[in-house]
Amino acid sequence: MPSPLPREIQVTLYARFAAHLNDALDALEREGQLAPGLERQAVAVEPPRDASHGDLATNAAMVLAKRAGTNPRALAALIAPKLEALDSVRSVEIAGPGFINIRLDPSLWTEELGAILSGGDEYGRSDLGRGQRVNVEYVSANPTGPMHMGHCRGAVVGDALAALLEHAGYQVVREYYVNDAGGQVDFLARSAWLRYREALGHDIGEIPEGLYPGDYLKPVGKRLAEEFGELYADAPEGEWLATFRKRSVAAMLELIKADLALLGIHHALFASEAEVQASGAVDRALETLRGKGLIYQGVLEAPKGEVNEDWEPVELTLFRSTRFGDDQDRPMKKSDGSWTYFGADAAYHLQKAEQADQLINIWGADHAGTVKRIQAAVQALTDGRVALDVKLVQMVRLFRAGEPVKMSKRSGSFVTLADVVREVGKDVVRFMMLTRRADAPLDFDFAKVVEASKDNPVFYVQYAHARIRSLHRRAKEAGIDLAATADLSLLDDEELALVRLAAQYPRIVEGAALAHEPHRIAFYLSDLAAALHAQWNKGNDDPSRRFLIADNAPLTRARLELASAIGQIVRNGLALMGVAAAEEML
RNA sequence: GCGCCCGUAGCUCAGUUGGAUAGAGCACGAGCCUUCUAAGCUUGGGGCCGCAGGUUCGAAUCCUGCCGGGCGCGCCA
Repeated sequence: MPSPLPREIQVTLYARFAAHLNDALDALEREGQLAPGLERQAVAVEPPRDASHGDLATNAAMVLAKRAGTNPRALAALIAPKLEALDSVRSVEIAGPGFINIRLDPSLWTEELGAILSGGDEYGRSDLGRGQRVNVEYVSANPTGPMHMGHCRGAVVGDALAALLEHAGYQVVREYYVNDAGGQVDFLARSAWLRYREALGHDIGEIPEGLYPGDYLKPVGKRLAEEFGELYADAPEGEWLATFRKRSVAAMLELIKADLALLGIHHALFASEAEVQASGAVDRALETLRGKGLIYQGVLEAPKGEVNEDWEPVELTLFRSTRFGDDQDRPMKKSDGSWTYFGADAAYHLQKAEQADQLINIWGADHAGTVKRIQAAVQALTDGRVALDVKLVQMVRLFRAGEPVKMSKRSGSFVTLADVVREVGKDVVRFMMLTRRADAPLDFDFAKVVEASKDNPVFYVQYAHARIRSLHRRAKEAGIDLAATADLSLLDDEELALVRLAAQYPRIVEGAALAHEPHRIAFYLSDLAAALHAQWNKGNDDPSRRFLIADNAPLTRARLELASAIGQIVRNGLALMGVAAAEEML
């Protein structure tokens, strides 16, 4: 995927006022009213939580007062007049412990409405990341079968996060780590070998315990039969294992890529664990660590808690991860001299870190225990230059009309991702996966997610967009000329409150990108949809408040511009989530 | 035993990285359809933000210690 071209970034209203505030503080410094050089890092210009407090609020006086040697309200009294002098400011008041509340001229909000419309799909884009390179590694399911629902959430969270970061001005690489070096791949190869014999007409009986019984290996066996004929049908394992591993992993990756495509997910890079090992990268990582005095031969203590009869003290090649906050040093090499998973993973992360300023991994919550060691390795290998954030994604609990869906791994009867996408659609799956914080468990009920009601956030947001679209269709039918310039000054305070909410979108995107929390977009869109529905319903009680007033074209034009802007934000937010906006509800 | 995550309304969860009187949906009570799709909206009750300390102008948010739940815990992946 080509890196995004540099674009014109719109300066948000909040950023403009942050700049005004800075000017005001500079002026106070020049006038000798404020000690120069005070740290302004924590100064913020934000929308106040309570709309009755005004359009904007700043905590500047409270943050700076102490070090300025004064009290917050006194400092606020110095700052306020400077802000009040601005043309676009209608009034300024000092409130509570020292908040400075700013009321803006309504024209600023109508201008912002215009900015949303002219910004279009680009509204909300920022240069927060300043082109920093971020590697997002997600999915990385073992290549031993098709994707099931256990993989789904991390896939969507990772993909949405990648999109979010791109939108916030980062250069993003979407990467998949293929665990093709471990023992599970041998089991895959043996399973494929049986299917190969089956395809040749041999009787294979039941698939033995421990191998992969799924039907998805039958086509793989067939292809192997076509390629090799009887060549390996009765050959010892040593002759075919390596070849069959390669062939079957490749086939499984094709399956997985097809599943991911159903969700609209396309990784730019597929890194192979086997290749990492074969390339000598693990040796290099080990030597780098050794050079830093972080490698030694040693014996680990027996694990506490559950007693393991088989435990014997063994000397291993260990990495001093305890230096970086881990609770135990971790083996890079097994006692037989081969690499541990961790050893290869450390090298793999070094490889990623050489191409990035920041690493993000999306992992299942069951891997929580391994986060510290890999962060320790990244820190040690990059001398702290590259940060690694590991987002842990909790389970999805599947329900069908309130009843838990049972899954049995042994019989291979797991719920596949493809089945779910086929049943409820890509957009529903993607949206639902982002309706919780990643580290909180998520319930997914097949009945609820397609329900047409406000309990269902997907529907609720889509319905708001569909209503907006229907307005434009209706207006055309009513013969209202929407091409004419709208006079936005016709919008009243309640309508501008909608703009105010919409104008927060860029801040939401930046906040979500910084926190690596794509679910914030989903919650924001629900709020925005609620505001739209509420405004819409005012027209039920009072027809003069409807968006569409057949005999008042100028007012209708203004209100439809407003609706368009809300629709634009909904579309932009949904796009970040990888969800298409509905034109109408069917 | 140790580590990580979590604890907010009866239930399911948000909470803008430390801000003002803690929010939403469900459920419960009371209302709004000859409609711009009521597939929606308005309104009421409901809170020791697990407990106890600490940090400061200010804590659901940060720190410490408890209590409770989940996940994990030598060479597996």
